[in-house]
Amino acid sequence: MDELPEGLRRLWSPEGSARQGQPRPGLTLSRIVEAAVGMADEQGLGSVSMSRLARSLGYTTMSLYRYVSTKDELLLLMHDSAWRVPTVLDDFPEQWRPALVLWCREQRTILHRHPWLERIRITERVGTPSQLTWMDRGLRALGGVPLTEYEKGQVLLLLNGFLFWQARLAADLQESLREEERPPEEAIMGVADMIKTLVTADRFPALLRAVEGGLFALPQDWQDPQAGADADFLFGLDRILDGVQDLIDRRLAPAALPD
Amino acid sequence: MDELPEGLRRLWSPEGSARQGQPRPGLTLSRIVEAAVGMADEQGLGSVSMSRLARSLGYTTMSLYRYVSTKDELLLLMHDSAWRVPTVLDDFPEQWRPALVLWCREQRTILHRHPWLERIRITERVGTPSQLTWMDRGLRALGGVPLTEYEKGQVLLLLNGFLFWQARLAADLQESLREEERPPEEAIMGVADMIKTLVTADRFPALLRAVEGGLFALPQDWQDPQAGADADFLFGLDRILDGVQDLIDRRLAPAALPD
DNA sequence: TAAACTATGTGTATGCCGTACACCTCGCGT
DNA sequence: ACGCGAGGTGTACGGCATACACATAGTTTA
Repeated sequence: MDELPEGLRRLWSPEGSARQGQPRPGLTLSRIVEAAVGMADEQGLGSVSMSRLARSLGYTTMSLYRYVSTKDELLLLMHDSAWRVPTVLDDFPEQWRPALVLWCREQRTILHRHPWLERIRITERVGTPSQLTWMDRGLRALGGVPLTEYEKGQVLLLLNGFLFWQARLAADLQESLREEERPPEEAIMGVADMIKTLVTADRFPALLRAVEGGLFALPQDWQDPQAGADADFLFGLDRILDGVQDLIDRRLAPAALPD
Repeated sequence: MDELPEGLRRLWSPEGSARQGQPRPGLTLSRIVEAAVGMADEQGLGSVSMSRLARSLGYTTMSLYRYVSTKDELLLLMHDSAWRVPTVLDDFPEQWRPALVLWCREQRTILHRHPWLERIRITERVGTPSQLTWMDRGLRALGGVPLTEYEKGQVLLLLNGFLFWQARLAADLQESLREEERPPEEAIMGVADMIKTLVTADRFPALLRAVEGGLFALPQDWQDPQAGADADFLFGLDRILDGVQDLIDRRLAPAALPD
C-alpha cells in the first residue's frame, strides 16, 4: 500500500481525515475535482487547463498545486470519480447475457455523460478502485459460464473495447461540431455531400454501390438521432454477444467437430 | 472539389505539379511528412512538434509553414500517408470471412507500424482518399453477403472499432513504458504485484477468484509476447466474426423462430 | 499574551508549444 | 538590369504546466 504510485495512494486511502485540527478549507480536493469534471463535461477535456480551472473556482493557478501534485494526478482523480460504479450492479441478473448487457449499459451511460473519459490513457486506470470494481462485477456476470478465467477476461476486454469505440465516435463527433462554425445539421449535410462528390465508380465501385444502396439512408423509422445511436449500439453489442454465445455453446458440446 | 476543406484539397489534387519552373526545392512537402511520420513512429506523436520536426530536417520552425498551413493539416497528411492501402487488397478471397480477416490483418499491420494513427480524430479522416479506399475494399469483401448496405457498414465499423481498440492498448502500453524509468519487465511485474495486493476477498470476490484461477497466467505455451498479442487479436476477431456469421445464417433461414 | 509554526494561497519566472507577421535573399522571367 | 515572388528566417505573442520563493493567517505552544 505504501509503494503505490503517488496518485493511486490518495485513491486508496480512507479520505484525508484532517491531520490535526486545521480548519479553513476554502479550496478542497473534491471541489476541485468536481469542478474539473463539470468543465470537461461541458466544454471538453481540452479546455480544462490548470489556470482556467483555478479561475473558475475563484483562485489562482498555483493554488491547485496545494491539492494535486501534477495535472496527471488531477486527471486520475477525475477519472476515478466519474467511473464510480453504480449500486445497480450490486444485484445482478442470473443469466450471463442480460447481466453483461446491464454491465455494458451502465458503462455506456457513464461514458455518455463524460465523453472525455475515453481519452484517458488505459494504463493509467489499471490500479484504480473503480476499475477493479468494474472488473469484479463483469467477472461476476460471467460467473457460471464454462470459460477459463483468462477467456472471461478477454471477453470483458472485448466488450470494453466496443464501449470505448462507441464513446470515441461520439466524442470525436461532438468535438468536431464544437469547432465548426456551421450549425450541426448543415455540417453533417456538407460532409455527406462531399462524400457523394468524391465517391466515383472508377475508384470506389463497391462504395458507390453501397451509397446508392442506402449506406447513408438510415434504417427503419428513425428520426430521433438518439434512437439511431441506440440501434447502432445494440447492433454491435448483439454481434459480439452472439459470438460469445457461440464459444460457450462449443464448450458445452465439444463433440461435434467440423466434418 | 473546390469547396473541400483546406487540408483535404491537397490530398485530392493530382500532386503539386510545380507551378511554373521553380527549382530549388530544398524542403519538400513529402520530405516533411515523411520525417514527421518517422519521428512519430520512433518517439511517439507527442514528441512531434513543429520546432523539433524542423530542427531534425535542418531548418527553422517557421519554414514548415511554407508547406503546411497548420499543424492539423500536417497531421492529416501524415495520416493519409500512413494509411495508404496496400495492393494486396486489389485481389481478394472470394469468401467473405477470409476476405474480412485479410482486411483486418492489413489494417492491423499498419496500426502496428504507426501506433499514433489511433490518436487522430476519426471525423478528421472522413473524406480522405485512403479512408474511402479502405471502406470500398471492406464493402467489396462483403459483396455477396445477404445484409443490407447499412448493416455492412455497421459490420465494418464494428471491426474498425476492434482494430482501433487493439491499437490503443498497444499504444498506451508503449507510451507508459516510455515514461517509466524501470525496465519494461520490471514495471509490468510491479503492476501485477500491485494488483495482487489490492485485490482482496471482501471487496472483489469475483476478481480474486479469477486472479487465482489464472486471469494473469497466460494461456497455452506462450513465451513470445508477440504470440500472445496475436492470440488475443484472433480471439476477439473470431468472436466478432462468429457473431456476424450468426446474423448471416439467420438471414438465410428466417423461418426458424425461437420456440 | 507573545512567539513560533504551518497549512494555504499568491506572484514571478522558465521553457515548451503553435503560429502571426515582417523581413531578407536569392534566381528567374522580363 | 530589374523587379517579382518563392522559400527561408527571426522575433514576438499568448497559452500551457509547473518550480520556487514569498505572504498570510490561524492554531499551538511558551
